[in-house]
Amino acid sequence: MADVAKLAGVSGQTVSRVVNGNDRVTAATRLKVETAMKQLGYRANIAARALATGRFGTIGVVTFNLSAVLNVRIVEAVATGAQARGYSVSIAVVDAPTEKDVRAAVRGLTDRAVDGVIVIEARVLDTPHLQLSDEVPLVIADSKAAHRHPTFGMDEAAGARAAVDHLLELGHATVHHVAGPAGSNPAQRRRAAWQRLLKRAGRAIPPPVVGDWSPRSGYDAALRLLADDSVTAVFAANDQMAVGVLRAAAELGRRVPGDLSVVGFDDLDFAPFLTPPLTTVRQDLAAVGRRCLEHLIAQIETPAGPVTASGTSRFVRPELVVRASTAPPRR
Amino acid sequence: MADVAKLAGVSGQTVSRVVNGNDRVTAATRLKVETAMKQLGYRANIAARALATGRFGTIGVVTFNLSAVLNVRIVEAVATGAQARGYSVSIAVVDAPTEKDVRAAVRGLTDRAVDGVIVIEARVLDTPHLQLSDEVPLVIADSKAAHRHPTFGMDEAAGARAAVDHLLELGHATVHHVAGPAGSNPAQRRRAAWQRLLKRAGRAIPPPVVGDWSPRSGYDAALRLLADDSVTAVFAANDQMAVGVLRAAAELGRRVPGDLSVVGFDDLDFAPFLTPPLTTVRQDLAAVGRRCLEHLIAQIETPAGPVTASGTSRFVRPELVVRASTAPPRR
DNA sequence: ACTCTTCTTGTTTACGCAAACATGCATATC
DNA sequence: GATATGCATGTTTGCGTAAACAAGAAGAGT
Repeated sequence: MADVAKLAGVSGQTVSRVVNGNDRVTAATRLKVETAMKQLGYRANIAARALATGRFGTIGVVTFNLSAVLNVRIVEAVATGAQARGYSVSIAVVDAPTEKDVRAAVRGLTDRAVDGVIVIEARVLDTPHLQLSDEVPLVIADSKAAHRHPTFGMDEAAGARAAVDHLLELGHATVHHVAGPAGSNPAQRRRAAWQRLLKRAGRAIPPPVVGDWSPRSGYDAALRLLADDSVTAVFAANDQMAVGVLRAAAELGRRVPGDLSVVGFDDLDFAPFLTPPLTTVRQDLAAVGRRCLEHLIAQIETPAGPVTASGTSRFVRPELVVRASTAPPRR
Repeated sequence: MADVAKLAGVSGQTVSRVVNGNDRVTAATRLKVETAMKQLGYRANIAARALATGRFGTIGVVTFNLSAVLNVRIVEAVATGAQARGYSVSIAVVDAPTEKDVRAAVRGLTDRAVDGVIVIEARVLDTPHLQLSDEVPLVIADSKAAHRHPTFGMDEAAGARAAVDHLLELGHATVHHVAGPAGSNPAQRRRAAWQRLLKRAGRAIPPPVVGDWSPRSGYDAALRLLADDSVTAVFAANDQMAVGVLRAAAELGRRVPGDLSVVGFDDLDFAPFLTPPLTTVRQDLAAVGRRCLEHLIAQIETPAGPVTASGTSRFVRPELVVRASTAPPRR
């Protein structure tokens, strides 16, 4: 910076002003500085700036298990958006979804110099008003609203309702459920909504089978479920498990959708090309990511601005996509 | 830090020594300092440290399209490994796989304070010895070796060979190919290997159909391919497109594997649960990520150490997993 | 013509840490 | 017992930037 200042014949402070946008610099001096910068290939030192300002231009993202398609979509949306807003993104992958680990990850990130943190799916069910950071704004991407931090997510209940209603309207006596893992908020909420809807409709509530989101667990679950001949409709908590359900049905000689209707959740890109094409609930995770990011940046840039108590939480509505894996039950 | 020093009754420098591991500090003073740190909740300021040392403890990852499962696996391996080694990870998502954009992303990252960069799939085919950064070590995760930077990737040729050999050995007259997009190195190499193998075996080389990795493109490709009744074997460049191929076959009334054998590439977690379970080439992307990371960290920590010219490039061998989507052709 | 504003630019300083150098003390060596 | 050696600790300084304050110049108003 000193070199640039000397070459341009101005003070370092003026260079700083030019670099940081329009303080008040004459067009003439601005030009001088800019040409000097270009000539010297000047690039600001981020560490020095961070030291001087206390801001880092970085957003931290905490996530379990990046390989879950769901999470990746959010991360991608956050990364893209953050870049566009001039922030970089640091990611921390947490092994176990325990409060301790998440807290450690958040701490690692704040140690590490971030202006804000996004936690994808808190999963910590036992702490009603989890406070993960008090030094930096933090938002949570989750479908559970009861966090102390602002939360954005999917309206899982609406998604589950779309799926269950669809199956009931087709005439199925009841709907069986292959649930996601117990520790997951989305899984819990989908399951709870499914159960509530059946009860409200006065239908039998069969015990759900719990999987772990993987195709294999869906397959195993379906093998157990389909031992019962009366099962005509299955709502799987995600598309991956639905794939396993379809496979099990094929092996057991149950025609889909003739003998068995299957609904998934997510609308992954392969869903339309399964055999049969999968009826599923499409969720726009990128929208969730974008909302989290916007909110976080707002909090970062106007510290006292968005007075977001635990109330601020909005949920994106998913949408049922009907394909060929559902039909009225055989009589 | 000053507060800690005062409380512990030592100089700031001694605190610094304690923080940065074992310079030479008496156990007694170390203890004093540590208790003072704990008492005050001291946490080092990364920006200040970076300013003083010129090192950041951060690794940058440049990737196209995070939603490609392939890339995510590498990112995840890098993130996990980096965390374990005390580094944080910054990701930059690049829209278009052009040299300009990649260069900009790398620059953004180095501006941003990283000690090294990993670029996932360079894709820039027109520059034979692409030099992306001269200020910071950079390694590339790609299956093309001709980069100026150290490169780690999959042995695509071996994977393609396993697939094609398998189909030929089953007795198919030739193998059709649904290729990945032209700009992708893995796609190019799989395709080239496929072609080379057919030629070597003296078989007809049908024109490949090019997709974009998506299930839909695989579906479209297969519709075209299967218009020809004589097609008995298809090698799809990834599992997603293979899903589309399976779907098209089902719609056209071609039984798999009776009428048509299909091989994929990747072994995604749903592959065993497709109808029929997909024969595919399993690749261990996490291993690629780990190798990249190790090499990068070695370069960072011993600047003159690994004298990695363009020669250093190692490729992980993929492995054929035979399932139920392949069989000898009907006669 | 004079003061009062307003606007641009310069000067000083602090951000928090670690590198380099300096010091003092204890132990080893003859 | 005097000098040399090594080790633990302290002091000084600089990393590159922006904030806070200061100063000078130009224009507005009376």
